[in-house]
Amino acid sequence: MSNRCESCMVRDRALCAALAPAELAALSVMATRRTVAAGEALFRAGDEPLLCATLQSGVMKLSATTAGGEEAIVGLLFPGDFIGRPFTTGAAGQDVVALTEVQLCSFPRARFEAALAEHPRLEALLLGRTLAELDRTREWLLRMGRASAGARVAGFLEDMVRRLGVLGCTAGTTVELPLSRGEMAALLGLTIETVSRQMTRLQGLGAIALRGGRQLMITAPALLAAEAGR
Amino acid sequence: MSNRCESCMVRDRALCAALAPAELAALSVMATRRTVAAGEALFRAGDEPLLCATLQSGVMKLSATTAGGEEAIVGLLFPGDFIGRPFTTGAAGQDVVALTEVQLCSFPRARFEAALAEHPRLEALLLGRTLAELDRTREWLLRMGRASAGARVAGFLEDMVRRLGVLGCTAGTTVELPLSRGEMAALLGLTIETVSRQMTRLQGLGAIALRGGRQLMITAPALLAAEAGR
DNA sequence: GCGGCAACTTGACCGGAATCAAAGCAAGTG
DNA sequence: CACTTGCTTTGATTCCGGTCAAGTTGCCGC
Repeated sequence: MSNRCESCMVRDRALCAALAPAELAALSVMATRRTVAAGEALFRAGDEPLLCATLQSGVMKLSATTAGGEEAIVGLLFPGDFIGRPFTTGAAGQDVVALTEVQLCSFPRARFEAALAEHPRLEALLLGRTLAELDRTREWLLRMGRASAGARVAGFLEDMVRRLGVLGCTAGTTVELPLSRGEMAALLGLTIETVSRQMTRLQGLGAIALRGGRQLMITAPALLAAEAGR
Repeated sequence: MSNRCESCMVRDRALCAALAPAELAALSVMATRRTVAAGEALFRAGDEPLLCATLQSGVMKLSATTAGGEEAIVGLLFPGDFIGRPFTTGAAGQDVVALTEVQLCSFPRARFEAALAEHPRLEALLLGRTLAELDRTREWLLRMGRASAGARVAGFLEDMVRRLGVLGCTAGTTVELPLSRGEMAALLGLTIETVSRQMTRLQGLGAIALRGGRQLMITAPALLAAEAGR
């Protein structure tokens, strides 16, 4: 079992990264690998999420439905991120949906909670991670509150490249966007049309190059950063 | 020491609410009561916060400074809320500032971390609380992304009355707003002028009554809820 | 190759919130 | 009391992004 973890592709980034071999073994025995196809939901808002997981590959979205009925995306999950709400009962507030095909390393919630109780170090790590996520969400809140449409889109693209690209946001980096224009709009609090216009504007400025809607290349990182307002 | 906790005004709401007497005693010995005057900061962005605390009375804000130089408020803290970032080193991203005079029950961070390690139950409670806070922040993100100025202001007033008023948001409830118009604007991602206009509009509709800028009375909760878009 | 459908792009127009500018108003000071 | 100071309200104007309405592109099965 343990060697399964050692070959894990998010071995260095995930919650389990800092665990001692013994702790890793304890987790490993209750882990199940699982694949979710693009577009499929892992949880739905209103369900009680009965498992916890680490995202191993792919990208997921956290999406809620507004009073008006449109989708709003309140967060994205990348490889290494933790999914689930230990010690929290009741219905989830958002859907957790795969944007690409994803692979998960999942644990029954009750057993994961028991493991947390038994390994305070694991719990401390998860707490630290959750606090970091809270900070990131608040930073996002900052951007959503005040930034212009152009800054939102540019900032989103920067984030995306930083998290998906191997080298970070440098000239020449190319990534495949895991979100449609509609999903970008739902994430950024804009309309599809505005997102599209801003993308073509950034392309016109020479900051990015697009091929076929989802293939994105960064041509001028500094320009993109300036557009993002930083 | 223990009896000091038992007379605590947030005994039923704070993190320590669910602790056993022994655990409570362990925390109690390292606790310091502290008062912060309105307008004073507990932490500043860039400092490393070296203490953890429970807010006992008053209201605080979490505020960051945008690239443009204006203040942006990313969260509010009410009695019973936890302050601090155990297991997270490095500079804080936001200022933590008292809006009213506040009373805190504070712990040196290192000792609080030790207590968490020793009492997994306490740690589990804090984790649950942090996850809940994350959910609340995401909900706020939802509102900030899409809602109109009127809906933001109405929703804010509802939240405020619900958390400050004794009975929740019912007709006749009166509260003193702990934020200036400028702070409301910084929280809601609007300008002072727009906040002011929306307040007078809500008053014109008969949803609220204002006296002297900060005294707020709810006259029609249902109308206010409708304006908030829910 | 060709249709057909969904996603994306582009354009014209409109409305809500920002911006700019001036008053009100309350509290403190000499 | 006159005067300052800071906060709030109100008004006039501007502009960004939403809305409505066509196109255009790309991709699938056939």
